[in-house]
Amino acid sequence: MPELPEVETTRRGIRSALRGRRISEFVLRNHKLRWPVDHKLAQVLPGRHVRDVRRRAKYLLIDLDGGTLIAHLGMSGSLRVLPCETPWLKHDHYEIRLDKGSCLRFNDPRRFGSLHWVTGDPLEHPLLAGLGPEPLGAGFDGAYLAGRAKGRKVAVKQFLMDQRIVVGVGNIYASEALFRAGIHPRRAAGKVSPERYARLAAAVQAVLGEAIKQGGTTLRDYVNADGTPGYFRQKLYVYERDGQPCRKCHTPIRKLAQGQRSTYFCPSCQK
DNA sequence: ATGGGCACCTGGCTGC
DNA sequence: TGCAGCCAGGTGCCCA
Repeated sequence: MPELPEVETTRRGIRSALRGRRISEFVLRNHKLRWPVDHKLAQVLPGRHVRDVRRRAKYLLIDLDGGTLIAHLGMSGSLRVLPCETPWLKHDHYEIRLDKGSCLRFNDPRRFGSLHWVTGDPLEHPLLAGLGPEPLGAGFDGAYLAGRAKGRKVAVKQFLMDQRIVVGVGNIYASEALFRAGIHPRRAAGKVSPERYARLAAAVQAVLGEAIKQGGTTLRDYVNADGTPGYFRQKLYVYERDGQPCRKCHTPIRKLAQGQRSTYFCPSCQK
C-alpha cells in the first residue's frame, strides 16, 4: 500500500476537491473489500457535507456532518477525483458523487482496502485505538523508540513497521530509514543504542517528509488523487535495488526476507 | 506479552 | 504459447 507519504498525498489531493461539498449519491459497485462495506451507506451518506479530510496513520478520515468515513487503501488501492461521467473501470469498487458533477472513486485490484462509517470519535474505532504515535508529530523521537524497544528481540526492521510502535512506516520506508541511519535491518530492536535510535527517528522523519514533497513513491498501482504517480522512486537508496551499487559506497545492495517481506540494505553501510 | 506464520485477493513477471 | 510458481506500498488474527 501506499504508506504514509502516499496516503498523505492522497489526502491533500482529495481534500481540496471534497471540502465543503455536498454528497449527492454513494454508489457501491463491489462491497467485498477487506471487510464488507455496508450497503446502507447509499441511504446514509447523501445530503451530508464534507467538513474536512484528515489522516491518522495510513487511514483517511473523511469527516461529514454527523459522522466520519474511515478509508484504507490496502496494498494496491487509490482514490481519485474524476468527472462523474467517467465510465467504471476494472477494480473500481465505490464512488462518492458530489454536487457539481465530480466524484471520488476507489480503485483497488487486490481489494485489501476498506471503508467504515462511524458516528462517534473515529480515533476510538478498534482499528485506530491501539495505534502508535505519528512519526511527524509530537511524541516520536529516539528516546521514545529506545523505550519501546527495551528487551525486544524482534528485528528492528519489523519493530519499525509495527503500527503499534509508530504508524505510517511500511516496507519501502522501513528499509530506506534503516539505510539512512546505518542500522542493519536484522539487528534485535532491544540491541540498538539510544544514540542510534535518535538517528533512526530523524531518518524516519526525513525520508517521510521528502517523500511527501515528491508526491510519494509509485512502484506499480499507486496514483495520486489526480491520477499522477509519485516521484520519490528515483530518490530511493536501497528499495528494489538489490545487486546495484550502493549510492554511498558502491557495495552491491542486498536483499533478504523478514516476516515474508523483502528487506533491502547495504551490507557495508549498515551494521 | 511476544514472536512467528497465515490469510485475504488480483495481476504481472519469470522460467520451464 | 501455456502454465505453474513467485512476488507485490498492509494488517488482523491465530497459535505456541
